Amino acid sequence: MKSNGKAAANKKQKKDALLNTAFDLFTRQGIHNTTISNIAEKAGVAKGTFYLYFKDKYDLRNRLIARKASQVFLVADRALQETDLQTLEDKIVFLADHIINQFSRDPVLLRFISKNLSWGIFKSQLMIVGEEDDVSLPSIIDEAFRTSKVRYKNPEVMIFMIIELLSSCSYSPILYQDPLPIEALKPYLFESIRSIMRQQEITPTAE
Amino acid sequence: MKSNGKAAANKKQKKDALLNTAFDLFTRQGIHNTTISNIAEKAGVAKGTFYLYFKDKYDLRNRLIARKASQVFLVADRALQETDLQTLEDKIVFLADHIINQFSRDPVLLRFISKNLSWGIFKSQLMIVGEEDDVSLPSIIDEAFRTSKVRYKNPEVMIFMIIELLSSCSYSPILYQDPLPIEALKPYLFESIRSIMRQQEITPTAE
Amino acid sequence: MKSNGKAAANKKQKKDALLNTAFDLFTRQGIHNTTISNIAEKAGVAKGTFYLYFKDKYDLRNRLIARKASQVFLVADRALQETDLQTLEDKIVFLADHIINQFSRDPVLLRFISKNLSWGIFKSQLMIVGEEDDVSLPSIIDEAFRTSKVRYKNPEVMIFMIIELLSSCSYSPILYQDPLPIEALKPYLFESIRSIMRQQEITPTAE
Amino acid sequence: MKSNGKAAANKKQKKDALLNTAFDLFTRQGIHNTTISNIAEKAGVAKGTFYLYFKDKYDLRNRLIARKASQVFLVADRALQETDLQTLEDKIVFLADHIINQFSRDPVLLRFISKNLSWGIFKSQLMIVGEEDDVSLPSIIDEAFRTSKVRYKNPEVMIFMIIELLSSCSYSPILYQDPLPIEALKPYLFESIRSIMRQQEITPTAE
DNA sequence: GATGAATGAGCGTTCATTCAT
DNA sequence: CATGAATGAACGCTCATTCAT
Repeated sequence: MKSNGKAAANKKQKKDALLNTAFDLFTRQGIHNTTISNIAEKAGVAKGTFYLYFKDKYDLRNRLIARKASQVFLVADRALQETDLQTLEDKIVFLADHIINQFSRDPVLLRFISKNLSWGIFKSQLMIVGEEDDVSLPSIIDEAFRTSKVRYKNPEVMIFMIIELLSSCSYSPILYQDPLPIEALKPYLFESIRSIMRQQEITPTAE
Repeated sequence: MKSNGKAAANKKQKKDALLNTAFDLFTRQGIHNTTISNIAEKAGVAKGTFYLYFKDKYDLRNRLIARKASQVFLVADRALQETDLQTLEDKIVFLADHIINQFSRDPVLLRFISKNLSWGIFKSQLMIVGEEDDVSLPSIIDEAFRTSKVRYKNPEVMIFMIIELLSSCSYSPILYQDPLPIEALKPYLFESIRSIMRQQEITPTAE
Repeated sequence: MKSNGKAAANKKQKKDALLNTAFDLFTRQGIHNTTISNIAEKAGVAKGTFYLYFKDKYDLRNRLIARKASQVFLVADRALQETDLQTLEDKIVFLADHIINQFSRDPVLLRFISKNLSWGIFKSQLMIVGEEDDVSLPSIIDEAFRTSKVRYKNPEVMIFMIIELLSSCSYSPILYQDPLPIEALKPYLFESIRSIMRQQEITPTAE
Repeated sequence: MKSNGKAAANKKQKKDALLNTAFDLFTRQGIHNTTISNIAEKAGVAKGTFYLYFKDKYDLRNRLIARKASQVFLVADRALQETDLQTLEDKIVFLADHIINQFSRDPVLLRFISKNLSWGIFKSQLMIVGEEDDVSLPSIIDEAFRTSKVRYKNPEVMIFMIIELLSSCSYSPILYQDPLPIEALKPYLFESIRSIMRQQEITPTAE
């Protein structure tokens, strides 16, 4: 019943080819202008093969969003591990900066994620543990809050606001330098993030 | 070149019927599941007639976004005129609150505008003067900044950040009460808006 | 709102072209081997036009069965009017003979109707009054029983049995002369029909 | 050339699984809505395995019809052996009754056989000797006519007419009780069968 | 201006069949 | 013998767009 290694590797390869090709086409010409024929043809497989791996175009898109979004966070977190930042505020600003930089270098990725990543998808993504990744988003975030000296009233709301601010304010500055280039916006953005976090601090009662 | 009043009124009526019907269908079943036939039929005109007023479905959509978005701002501004708030900070928070309330009462409108209104469309919307409205968005905003005692470094950036924060943080709380209901989020949101504004204040140099 | 005569005639013509072409293809290569493309192409209209007149292939087929089956009965009845047969038994045998002869001359029609006409369809066909025909099946049958001197216990059951016997016993003899040619079968068949009718006679009680 | 018993049993088992599963699916969802994948999957074999046993879906169907139809006759005949009916007329009415009862208890079987069994298939079925059955249809029929005291003009035509009458008149009454329930139809049906037989009797010339 | 019948390219999807393993 | 991943031709159907009326 167990397929041999060769066949399994072949399958994974085909699936990856479809995912990568689809990402390329989705970002270059939009999801609605991309047909399954396009994807299959460019991926070098038959149209029918597409349906062996995905239910339809939107099934593929959802898997793509989850995969790409989690990669961005994991890369930023890996960089964070190399630093010796202490406070959660500094850590989060570092992550924000790193993510913005990733998007600046890869505007296509920004466009794809911004258009598709909603808080709903983000939350469901937070919950699942990646198929083969050793480190998962939930564990990263848990760890960060657990080791923080400062406590926060409502961590989830805090993260929600920061993510929304970050993603909505990055889009136009990175892609169009409008109303100003992202580098010029960063100081304001980071200051706003810090301000959001301070609102949520629990001031320890003096004894 | 000017048609007589009766014919012109007839035309306007047909166009409005198409716009209203399209909004209804777009919000109820999505743009991609709405066909031009659907719109024309429900609007009570022939399919060919659609093309006398709009280039295609997306032309219609863009006009709809502009119309709906500007209405929301104008309604909020009209309410603002009834108050005697003094500072720009208070005025903007009032507008934000009013707009959120409009969206809370009309989630369908929120859904439509959020999914479609980008900073790019907003700016091009800011520029044009409404077809028949006496008061336009640009004049409202100009007026507000002119009468403010406090000066701001970069008003456009400030507005950009506020609008992005507002629209991105309203969506999920209003529609899904997630991660918390909009009323519970409001204090944090308004505080963040004020914080963004204070960042941008130009402190007058003492002489 | 009312279309002019020319356009209406044009529509009827298109619909008829589709029906005739479909009958031709259905009988020559089977329904399941006939595609909508085939029909449209051979009828000289675009594929999309098909869907202006029929929901799908089976919608067309059902209309075709009703039309063809009722034509066979009406033709036979018209011939019956030319005779001066008196008893219902003689009339029904005459109709059976005439219908068999029609099928003998047009085996393709036999094949189509036999494969598709069920008692259910026959009954629903009996009920409806033809779109433009002055004489309808129900009225023919009603008339025949009303003018009969002999009464029958259950006319519907009688007709059911006769129709089933007739259609099932004609098929193979007409198409394949198997187990014997239809002409050789006729005596037995007609005798069986008469026998079925006599079973159902209501013997008037002697006074 | 003969494979060993174990392997042969295994093969037979797979083939039977395919036949049984196909019958189930054909009758439940129609032949045209049943795919080879469906059959193979539900039978617990791989898709490719199907082609080791059958040419295609229609090959399988034909074998199924023959198998099912002959079973019905053989079961009825076995019951007949338990009786001591003397005349062929009584015997044939008994068989007809028994077959109707089988169909009444298993309408799914009726539906399958009625839709698919033609005189052509019946005759070719009559000819072949069942793969493993000791008693075959031809021998049963031969035996019945040989032991009959009454002679018939054309036994094949007689059987043809009886079978056609029986199968065409059973369908709707059993499945839909329309135009009347099968039990109510039986007297008329059996009387018609007897009438058909009497037509065909060869009256011995008195000497 | 207004109509709506006609178009036909193009879509997503299915599935019988093959063949390397 | 048995498998099941891969194929790709072929299907039904949609719908934006045109244009004769």
